[in-house]
Amino acid sequence: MCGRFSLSTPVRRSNQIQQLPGYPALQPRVRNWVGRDQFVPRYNIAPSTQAPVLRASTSRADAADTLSTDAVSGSASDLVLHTMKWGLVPHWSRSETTNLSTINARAENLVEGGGIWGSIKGRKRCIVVAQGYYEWLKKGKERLPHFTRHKDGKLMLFAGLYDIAHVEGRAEPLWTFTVVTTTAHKDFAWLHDRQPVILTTEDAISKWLDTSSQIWSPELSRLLDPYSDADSPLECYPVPKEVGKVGAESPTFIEPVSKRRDGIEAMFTKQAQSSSPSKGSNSGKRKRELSPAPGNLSQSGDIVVLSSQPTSEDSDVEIVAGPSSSQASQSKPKPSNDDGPETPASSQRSKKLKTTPKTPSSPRKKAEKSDVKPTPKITSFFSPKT
DNA sequence: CCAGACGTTGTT
DNA sequence: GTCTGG
DNA sequence: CCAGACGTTGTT
DNA sequence: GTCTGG
Repeated sequence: MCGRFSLSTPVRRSNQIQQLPGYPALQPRVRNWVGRDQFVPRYNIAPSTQAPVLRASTSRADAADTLSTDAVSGSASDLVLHTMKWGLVPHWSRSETTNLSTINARAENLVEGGGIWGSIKGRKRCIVVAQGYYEWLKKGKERLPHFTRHKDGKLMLFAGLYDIAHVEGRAEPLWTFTVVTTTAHKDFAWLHDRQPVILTTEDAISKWLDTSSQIWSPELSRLLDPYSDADSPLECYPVPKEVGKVGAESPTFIEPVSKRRDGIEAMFTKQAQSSSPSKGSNSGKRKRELSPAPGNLSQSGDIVVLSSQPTSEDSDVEIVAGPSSSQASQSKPKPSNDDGPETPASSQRSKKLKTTPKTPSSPRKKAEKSDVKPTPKITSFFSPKT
């Protein structure tokens, strides 16, 4: 994941986070918003800036909205929505500026063990709340920003780690976080070889946030496989280049860029009739030619959807041309989620990964029989902004 | 034992 | 904090 | 349409 | 001059 994501929906105590339709178990637990500066929509969240993070509540201090106490033992009973700085500074560091690049943490290195993550991964896990994330498609010398989000518009939840450091020159403890990345799903490899770890099920979220054991487990490793949730497809489309400018802000950053031709026309229109109130075709859905191959998907205007069903051997990519098709596809019957898709992860893992004998991707379906009901997908959780 | 590393992406 | 290299 | 680029190397 | 990006 490139270091950029968006949170265009203000997250507030009285808003989405605390009201989790479809996720009743979590709802009463989110009780605090620590920090006050995140109530403004931000479409261009860059490293070193503050961002919203969900973590397990760990101490009495949380109840007092104070940041002064170390989180020591997480219990899964309470969650806190927190503001932290993007770019993890380990608790044993005394300098806020490290040489290390810690905006991301590779899943492979978490699983492997040691290193900088070793002292953190068992104790300080969190979830980063976003509308979606940006990735720059390399096309020759160019870099075209693309935005990836849940197709249904719900907020996206990244697996993350955080830590609290007492650094020089700062009276208050420094809270920072990182976003875990993993191998990109096959259908998104045309864009980039990595993707953030995206959590969608109640089960995954609870497990990831539960740091009560203070210990890493193979179960956690399994949460880090490339994203593939039949019930929460992703979509991806080009967005304006201006998002690449740190500090720039515009709602258009998360909106698809039209085909160049259209964009130019719109520009002409704008130039020619700058005084005219006629607005460009914001909602006007135009037909466009469908790009046949993923190689062409980067063409402006195309929207790629990560579809669910890895049914057959070849393509499980669903290419959607434009919003109208996209909606058509949305209404198609949902596939059953019972068949756990093979995780393509195992073979794609980095060579460094000296995996412990891996369970051959046991389907999750019956993994937790003790659960009363099948793990609900929290698809309605975080509805799109209205 | 102790000093030193520990990380990721390739984005303005 | 925890592991590695010397 | 029009403003702006128009190039290569990069590895102690 | 001519191509590219917006």
